[in-house]
Amino acid sequence: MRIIFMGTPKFALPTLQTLLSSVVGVITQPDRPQGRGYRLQPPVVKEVAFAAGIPVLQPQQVDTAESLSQILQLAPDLIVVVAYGQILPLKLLALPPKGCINLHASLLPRWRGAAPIERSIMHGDEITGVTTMYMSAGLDTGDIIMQEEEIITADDTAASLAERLAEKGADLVKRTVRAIIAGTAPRQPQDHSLATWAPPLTKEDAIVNWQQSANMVANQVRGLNPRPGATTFVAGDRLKIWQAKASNSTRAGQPGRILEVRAEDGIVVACGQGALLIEKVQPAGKRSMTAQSYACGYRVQPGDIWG
RNA sequence: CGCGGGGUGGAGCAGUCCGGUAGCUCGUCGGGCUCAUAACCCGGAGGUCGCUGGUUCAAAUCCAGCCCCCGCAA
Repeated sequence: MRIIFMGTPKFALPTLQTLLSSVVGVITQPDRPQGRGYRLQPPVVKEVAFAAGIPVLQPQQVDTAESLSQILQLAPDLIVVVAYGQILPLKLLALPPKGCINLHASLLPRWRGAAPIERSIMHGDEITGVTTMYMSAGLDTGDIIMQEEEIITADDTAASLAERLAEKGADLVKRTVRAIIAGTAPRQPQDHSLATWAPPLTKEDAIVNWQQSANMVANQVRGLNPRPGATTFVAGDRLKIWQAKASNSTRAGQPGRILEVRAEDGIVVACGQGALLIEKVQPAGKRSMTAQSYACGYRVQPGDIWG
C-alpha cells in the first residue's frame, strides 16, 4: 500500500509515525514566517518526514496542475489527511484508488471545522472523540469509517486533550487503513441534521466575557490553553488567564469585579453567574505566574474591575 | 532587520528619565496577642540589582556589546 500523508502541526505526528513504513510522500504547508522576528519556520511534520527520508512536498496551493501532477507521480493508493490546513480539490479526492481519508478530532457530525478540540471544551462537552471518514466535497461531511469516544475531564485543557486524541486518532487511523486494505472498512453517512460547527478561533473568542457564568469562563480558559489563552484587560493591559475554576465563594458583585484576593488559592472574580477562582495568570510581556504572585506585584485589590 | 515589554533578597513588583540612603506586598525565621487561627502586632535573616567592558570621586540608575524570558502580530 502506497500512502501519501498530508498534515502539518503536532497533532498529525502520531498518525504519521504509525504509517511511516507505508508512506511514499508527505505533503505539508510551506515554511512560513512565524513567531517573533518572523523567521521562516518549517512545519513539524516536515521535520519528521525529512528525518525519515520521505519526500516532502510543500505546495503553496495544492489545487494547481503542477502540484496535482507531482502527487500523481507518487502513485498513491491512499491519501491520509490529518490537520493539513488546506481544502483538497475534488480532482485530488478522486485521484487515489482507495480514496482519501481524514482523521478529525471530534465525534462527527458534531464539531465540523478547524477547532473541534477547543470548541468542545469551551462548550463544556464531557465527551468527545476521534473520527475517520472518507473525504467528500463538503468540509468534514464525508462518510464515517470509524469512531472512538474520549472523556473530557474537568481539568483537561486543549493541550492535554489534543495529546490524547492525537494518540487515539493515530490508532484509529491504523485500524482504518488495515480495514481498507482488507476491504472490510465500514462506511456510514453522517446525519447532517445533527451537525455543529467549530469555526477557527478568532481574537474575539479569546476575550473573556465576565457576563457569562463562571463555569463557561472556566471552560473558555481550559479550551484556550495553551493557545491563544483566555484574555482579559486590567487597567488597559492584557492579562491571560491560564488556570481557573468555578469558585465556592458566596460573595457576589458586578461581573468583572474582584471579590477576594486569597493567599491560599488565588483571585476570585465575579461572573454573570457565580464567581471564578483564578489560579494562574500571565501579564503581557511577563511569564506565567500564580494568581497570588500577580496579586502581590500588581496590587490587586477587592473592588478592582477587570475586563 | 515586523512592533513592543522585561531580567532588582525565596515569589511578584517599585526604584532607572533627574547617578550618591536597597523600597513595597507576600513568603520565611523569632517573639507577642488570642480559646484558637490561614487573622492581627513587633522584630530578624536573606540581594554578585542578567553578563562583560566603558564614563565618573561615585553606576541598579548613563554609554557600548552580549545572554536569557515574554506580549502583539503571523
